[in-house]
Amino acid sequence: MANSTLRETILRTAVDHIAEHGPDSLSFRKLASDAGVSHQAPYHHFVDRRGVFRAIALDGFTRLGESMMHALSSPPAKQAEAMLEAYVDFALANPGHFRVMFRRDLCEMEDDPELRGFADAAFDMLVDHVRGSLGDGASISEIRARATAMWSLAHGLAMLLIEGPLEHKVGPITDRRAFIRSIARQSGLA
Amino acid sequence: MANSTLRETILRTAVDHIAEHGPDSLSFRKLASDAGVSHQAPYHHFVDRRGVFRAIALDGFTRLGESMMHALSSPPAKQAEAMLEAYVDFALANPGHFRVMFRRDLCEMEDDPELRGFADAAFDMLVDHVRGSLGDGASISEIRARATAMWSLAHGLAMLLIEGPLEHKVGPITDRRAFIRSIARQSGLA
DNA sequence: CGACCCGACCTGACACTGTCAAGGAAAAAC
DNA sequence: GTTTTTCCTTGACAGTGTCAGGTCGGGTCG
Repeated sequence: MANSTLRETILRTAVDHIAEHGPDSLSFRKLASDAGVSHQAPYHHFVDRRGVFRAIALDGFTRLGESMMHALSSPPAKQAEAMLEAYVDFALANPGHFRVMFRRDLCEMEDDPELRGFADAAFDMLVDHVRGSLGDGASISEIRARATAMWSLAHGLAMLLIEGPLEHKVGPITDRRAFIRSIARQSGLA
Repeated sequence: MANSTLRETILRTAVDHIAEHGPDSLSFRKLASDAGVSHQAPYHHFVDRRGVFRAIALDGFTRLGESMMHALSSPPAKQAEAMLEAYVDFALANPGHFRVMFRRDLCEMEDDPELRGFADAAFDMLVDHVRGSLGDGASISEIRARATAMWSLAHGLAMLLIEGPLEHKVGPITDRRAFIRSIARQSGLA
């Protein structure tokens, strides 16, 4: 534990725990004792237990935004698929973050402009893609519907994969890229 | 509280709490005291705190299965849309159940054949629909991909609606039926 | 009838949780 | 050199899930 800062150490171990056991069993005190400090030390870096979740969500949305921005630079023909893949890949690579980001009881966006800003940024990547792919003739409601459909598809797929039920039903997924491509093709969104 | 049984009372108030405040802050003890019994009384009806979640999930999957079975009796042309709508409607009408059903840290299916059975039953409705809609020429992998796509779309939409981010981004949804139809049309799934 | 059991509940205790309060050491600012 | 600020400490509190051990009424059975 030649740690950088206590804050980072705690965030890292918290994310690891959430990825393995979910957010509910996360103990603020255990986090502290695992880091070798007193049970009150973390309070200096996070106002609350929920402050940890907020920090994790913030980190998650920035990373997700970066991934989707990267996907936005794919050739137009493959952009939709790249978008979908970026979203799902992020979720599978960072389940600890992903679980927290979309749980309103853990981090509420309503009264948190900063968090909402980062979340909006990621969503706007999707809207940008849709606008480009539909062309100038598309109406706003059409763009919004398509963006929502893509978001829902990606989000549902990621969620079902992380929480397990999908893989349990269709069997283990060996080639994720091919799997996502087949889903995208079936859904008509890519 | 001219209660039917303590078990039902507890399940009902638990679901209500989860729908409002999420599953994490659910207190076994408070559940008991709210029902006017000692803090150990619920243990006679549920082995664990998680036993409550298990019971909720079981109830949820049976109800979801019934809703989807009902949707399966729609005319073929409208079946896919009805399926999607049934799923989303169920989630919005029973957020307390829905939140629990797909959280592996609250109720794990792996070593619970009964729970898995009810979950499988609901999914099989979807597969039945897809098989019927694609016709006899469809390959198994094609059926599976389409069913997965539909499930993901419905699940993601439900999740995003329940947890809030979607409505926050596209504004309040006045006509849910029309909204779902526009999503379904944008994805080629209905 | 009495003995017995069993389901439904209670009281008591345990370790553990998040959080308020107060302090302390050491570095930084003035 | 004194004050302030940063980072961490110990101590206490109510609230939590759960193990262990009652109590008490209603049924079964000899």
